[in-house]
Amino acid sequence: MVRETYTYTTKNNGMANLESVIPKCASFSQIKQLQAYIFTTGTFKFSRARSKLLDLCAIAPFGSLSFAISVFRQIPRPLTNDFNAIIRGLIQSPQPSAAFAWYRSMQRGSFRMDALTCSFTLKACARVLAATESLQLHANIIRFGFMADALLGTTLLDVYAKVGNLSYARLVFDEMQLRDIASWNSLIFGLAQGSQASEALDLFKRMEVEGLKPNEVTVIGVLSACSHMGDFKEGEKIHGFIRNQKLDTNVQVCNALIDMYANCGFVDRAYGVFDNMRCRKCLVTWNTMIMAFARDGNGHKALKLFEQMERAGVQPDAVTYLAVLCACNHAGLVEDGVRLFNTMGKHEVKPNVKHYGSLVDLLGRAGRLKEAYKLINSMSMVPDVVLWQSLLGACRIYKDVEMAEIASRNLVEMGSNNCGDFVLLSNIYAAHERWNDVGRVRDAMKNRDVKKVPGFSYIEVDGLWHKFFTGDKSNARWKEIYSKLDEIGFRIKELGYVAETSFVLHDIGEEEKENQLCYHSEKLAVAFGLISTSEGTPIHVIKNLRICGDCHVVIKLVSKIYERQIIVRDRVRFHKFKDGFCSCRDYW
DNA sequence: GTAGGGTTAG
Repeated sequence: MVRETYTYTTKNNGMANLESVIPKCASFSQIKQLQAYIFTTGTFKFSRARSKLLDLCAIAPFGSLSFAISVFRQIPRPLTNDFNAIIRGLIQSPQPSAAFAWYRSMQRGSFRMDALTCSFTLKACARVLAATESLQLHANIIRFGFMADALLGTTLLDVYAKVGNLSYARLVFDEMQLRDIASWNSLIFGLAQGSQASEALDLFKRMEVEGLKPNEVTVIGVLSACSHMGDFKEGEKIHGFIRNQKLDTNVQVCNALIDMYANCGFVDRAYGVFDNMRCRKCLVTWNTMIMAFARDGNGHKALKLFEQMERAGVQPDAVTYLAVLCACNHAGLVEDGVRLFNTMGKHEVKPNVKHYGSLVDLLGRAGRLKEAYKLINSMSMVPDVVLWQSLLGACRIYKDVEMAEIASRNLVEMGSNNCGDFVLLSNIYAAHERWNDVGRVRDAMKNRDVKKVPGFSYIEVDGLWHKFFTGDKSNARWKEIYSKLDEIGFRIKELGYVAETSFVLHDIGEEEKENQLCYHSEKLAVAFGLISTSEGTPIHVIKNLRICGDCHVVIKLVSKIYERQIIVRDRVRFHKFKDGFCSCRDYW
């Protein structure tokens, strides 16, 4: 065993030497040796060396927060920096909210707080999404007179955005006396991640007006906004800007570009970026591209890329495996999925609940329900809601009442109040004509006040975004849209279409159910696309939930009758409709 | 009590 020791000089420049040696500590044992030295020589009372060592001790890579805290306890009169070191350490710890107690104890003991104290405590708020605490800190920061600090202001607005308080993030941004590029970037990211993607783009445009030069962080943020919105036109413009500014030598920028093109439904363009990168690909690059193929339903390309990645010597991680399992799911590659799942251990990747969920889904869809159930029981962690929902969905396809009841019981026990779960179970009973049970489920739905996330779809035409809810009449051309839908209904019935009313979730009559189906948001968006874009051009629609089964059938027929390619991005994947077929081959 | 702290892809 190698003993790591330092020799310390105790001449008159001993303090300076001590401080220069602190950052060179390369292990916990060296930290401890220094700590012992500081204690025994009485240097402990010199706060600077002490708090530097505390700093080092409280954070990764080889620190020990508990040791740092025990050292802190021995300081007779700790100073601001000693507290700061501990609070900073707590941010990365498994218990970031403990930072609040430390902060309060500083307040109670009338210790002086500085901007760093606030900055670190704010970071802890972001980690645990503490909305109330961030408001309290904001008030303190104003009281202390720290608002002029641009760095602290950026931290504050960033934390507000991360805890979901976008209006306050904006407020802080607007009131900052000094904003620099990081402040703008922070708000752009906040808006992009917080479902205000178009506001993020507006902010980006305002930056140009105000003569600020966006950097690589900025473009990553706006690309992420385009990706969320599926805004291909803006995304392409930003790509042009990136090329002009030569920002495409940054790997993260390239990754964001790949993600943007893929999320807008242009997987070939995504691959174009991937293939022509002038910088070194990293793990995220591979993962993003594999996921892009997976969501596009191109399982074989995804798996080929995975092999290529291994040959390139890049070690897969948990996300890589999620992407390849997802690829197997969307392409129905059951055996490949099982095989890949079993090789995870070889690469030292521990399967998490999402990997199990993916495999359960894969087995379930293939009708291997018993295996799927066995897999769930073999898990060392607690199965999540998604997992049981996958199993329930598979039970619906294979009309397995017994298994469906098991899955539903687990969902109820987990407190799931999802409308779709109840409907699935009721569908399975209905398929077996067990009408009493159907009624029982319906009553349970009424009693439990089940939640339903409203579905919406949107589409861009001539630079304007149009959003549709079910039965929406807010669009200026709603009358034309509805008459187009009538026409569609008439023409598809000629082709033998019959409405699949089991997709309707409400307890209403058959005819009314059919009407509700007719006006699902994705159908409204497609009809609007048909009447407002020129013949033969593709129609891109984005939906917040999974596409409904009836809409899937109808859009297939529409693609044939109207000779249009229709691309629908739903929550899970892309559906590319052409000539009456969908790229998912009805397996999704 | 030199400073340290803010924005970044899947």
